Amino acid sequence: MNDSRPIRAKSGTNHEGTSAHNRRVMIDALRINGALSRADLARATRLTKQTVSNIIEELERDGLVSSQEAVRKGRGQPSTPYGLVPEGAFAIGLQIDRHVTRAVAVDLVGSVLVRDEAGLPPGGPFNGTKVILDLVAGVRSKLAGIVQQSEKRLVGLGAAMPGPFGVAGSGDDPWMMEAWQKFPLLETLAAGTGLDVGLQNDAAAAATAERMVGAAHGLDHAVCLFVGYGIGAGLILNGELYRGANGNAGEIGMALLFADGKSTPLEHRASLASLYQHLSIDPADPDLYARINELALRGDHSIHAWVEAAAADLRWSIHLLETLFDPQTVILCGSAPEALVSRLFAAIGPLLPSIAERRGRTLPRLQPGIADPWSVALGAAAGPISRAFDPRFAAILKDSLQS
Amino acid sequence: MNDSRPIRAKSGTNHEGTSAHNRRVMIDALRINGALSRADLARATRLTKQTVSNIIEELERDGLVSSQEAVRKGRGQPSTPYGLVPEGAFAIGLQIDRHVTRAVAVDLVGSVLVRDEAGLPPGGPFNGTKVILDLVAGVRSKLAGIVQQSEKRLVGLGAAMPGPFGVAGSGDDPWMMEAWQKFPLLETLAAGTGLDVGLQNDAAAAATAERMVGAAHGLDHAVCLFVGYGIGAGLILNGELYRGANGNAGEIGMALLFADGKSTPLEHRASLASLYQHLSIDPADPDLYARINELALRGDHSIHAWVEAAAADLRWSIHLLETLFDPQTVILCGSAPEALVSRLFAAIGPLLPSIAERRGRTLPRLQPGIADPWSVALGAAAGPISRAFDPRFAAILKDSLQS
DNA sequence: TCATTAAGTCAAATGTATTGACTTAATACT
DNA sequence: AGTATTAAGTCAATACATTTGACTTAATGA
Repeated sequence: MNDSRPIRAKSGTNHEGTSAHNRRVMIDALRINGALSRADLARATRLTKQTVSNIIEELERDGLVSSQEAVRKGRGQPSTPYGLVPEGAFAIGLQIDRHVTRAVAVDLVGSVLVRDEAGLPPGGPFNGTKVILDLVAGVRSKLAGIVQQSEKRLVGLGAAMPGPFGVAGSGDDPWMMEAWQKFPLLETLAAGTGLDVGLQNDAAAAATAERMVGAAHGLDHAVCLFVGYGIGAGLILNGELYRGANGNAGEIGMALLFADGKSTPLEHRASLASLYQHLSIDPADPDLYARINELALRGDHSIHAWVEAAAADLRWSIHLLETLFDPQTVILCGSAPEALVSRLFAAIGPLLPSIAERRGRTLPRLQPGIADPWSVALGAAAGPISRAFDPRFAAILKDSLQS
Repeated sequence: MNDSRPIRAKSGTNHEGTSAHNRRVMIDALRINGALSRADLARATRLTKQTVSNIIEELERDGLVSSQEAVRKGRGQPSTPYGLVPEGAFAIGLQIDRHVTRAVAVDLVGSVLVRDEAGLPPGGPFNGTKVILDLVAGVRSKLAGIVQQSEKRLVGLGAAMPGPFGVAGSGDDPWMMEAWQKFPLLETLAAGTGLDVGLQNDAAAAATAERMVGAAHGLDHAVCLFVGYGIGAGLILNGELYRGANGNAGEIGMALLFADGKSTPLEHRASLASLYQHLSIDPADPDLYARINELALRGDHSIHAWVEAAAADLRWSIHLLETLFDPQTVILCGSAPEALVSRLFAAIGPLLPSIAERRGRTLPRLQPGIADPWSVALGAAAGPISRAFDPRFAAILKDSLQS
């Protein structure tokens, strides 16, 4: 009798959705092209000059854009370019890794203003929570010391940690599974900071960073192959980060390779974890990166062998990502010793033939990305900035309008 | 001096974009849930009753929805459900395959009203164009004979053929590469029919069909693994078909498997092409499907061996798709003899452990999909319907508003 | 000097969605 | 049987963001 299965539907939109979208489109245009005049913006966005004027005026009042010196270019009234104001918004990014946690504060254009890190005690989230919250609080107060009004312009806290999330059993990496998975991280961080909190995996964070300030800047279709303790792919599809149904899209580390008659996850063959095992190094060693950097620079034989093997696997991975996602470009990024990443990059070429080889290509099939230890924290911070300011379908819908 | 690099920006939107989106949201809600009252629609879409009334009135005038008998359910005025009118819109779908071309006419809800096929002469598109245009014209006129005003309600022609598109060289399938790739198919079809024409690959078409009338109905994240002459994946991501930067996303047939010390494209191991080779059958045989169906039903040993081997490869493919796309479900569909597909489906289980194994799953990880020979043509027809009526980000933007 | 070109503003108009009061029509309670 | 309650749906006025077209401003070029 009770026929009350829930009705599923997408949300509608209204004037505010329109306006929110147009604001985001303006900000996006200024981010991609640099400063533009109202007339340029009107042409590029296909809105009228008047609409652009209204929105720019509003954005200027909000401190997100500011006018620059007028530019004379031929006949007609000189144009007044408007550019993004870096201090218009800030976000905190937080990387939670196995033995360490890092936090950064970035501004609207993705510049890192504050960075700090702390060791994480063993024993999982219950012991680590205080360290993390203290680290965030420290970065936040340092930011407040550098810029005025930073607290009012803080749009959120982005957290990044290795995925996958919410998967039943099967963890052969006990770190992730047992301790953190059941811990209400988002709630704890939200309660402890009072900020809007988002969570993504390392690779997604790296992709978010590449899109804001790296090789994927202004691209609508890019895949970031991220090499860290594990390996994953961050996906920019249709101009937005793609998360999948459960936030686990791109977990290429779990893809199975067949070799020597048995199947092995890519993660066991091409990741820092596999390198540590190959070299019999303790991953908790605090000088880890320095040691590996040195070995890589000096052309150590054992590292060389790993690099060659890993590069072959990455070559296959890149081919696979090109085949399945058809991106404009693939970006190799990571959180790993820099010399190691550049050796890997060099060892990968030439790429396997794929559908990415097409007439009229302009971008390289593979590009180097950000690969310093702070890239994940940066990407974590880029998350809230992107959610708040980038054009996205979801931002138009009534169920996501805040004011 | 001439600083005129083009300015890149996304398009803005306006009232008409808002309205277009809300119309689409209504239609989508009715498609997913069946007939709904204005009040139900208002709650589900978060629009006001008044707005819903206005839009429904307009949709009813346009012949896209119609009222049904009032329903008494407890206190209050009885509600009047509105449902989609199947005859509200039509589209023609066209499959272009190696030796055959098929066309169907479908209505707004995806029912096939007319179907017809024709053999394609060898020699590529120049010889085939007339056959194809005649086939489309025939289906179109049969449709006009069945329903009134069908021409006025025809939203477009969707074509589907094997991918990939626009790839340089490397064709080991000479059929696709040499003949069709350079032929201006879209322009020829548009000129020959006067309709809006779209093009997608077989797998994408299959996914579009599954979303409209199949196992992906109402899902926002689904992957259709399509087995035909080749093999591909059709991707429904965020509720829309994902095409990639060049329309080639999902070409999993080109993914490389390592076996016996060498790498082989999946397509060479798990596709009808590989079966034909395995059985030494001529793919041009007109009774092909019937013969294979018979062999499959009688449990032929040679087919059994192929099924087992292909199933293992599909098992790996499904694991890979789950890993990279994190969909709600994977659907096995195809354009292949039905008995073969069901044997394959049965032989695939049990699936490999993956991130898809999570607490609270409701949908099966793998579901059977549409696998009759008409599925690609159906999906091709579903393309224009979807483009015209489903909620999509692009539909909001000014640069896509027609009227 | 003056026509031309382009940026940007002003004020009124337009198009959708929203608001709040109202009507209609059923069930539930007394 | 009568009345209160609940929910669907309508009406008319309002609010909000974009659009339109005329106008102003400020430069170049002939």
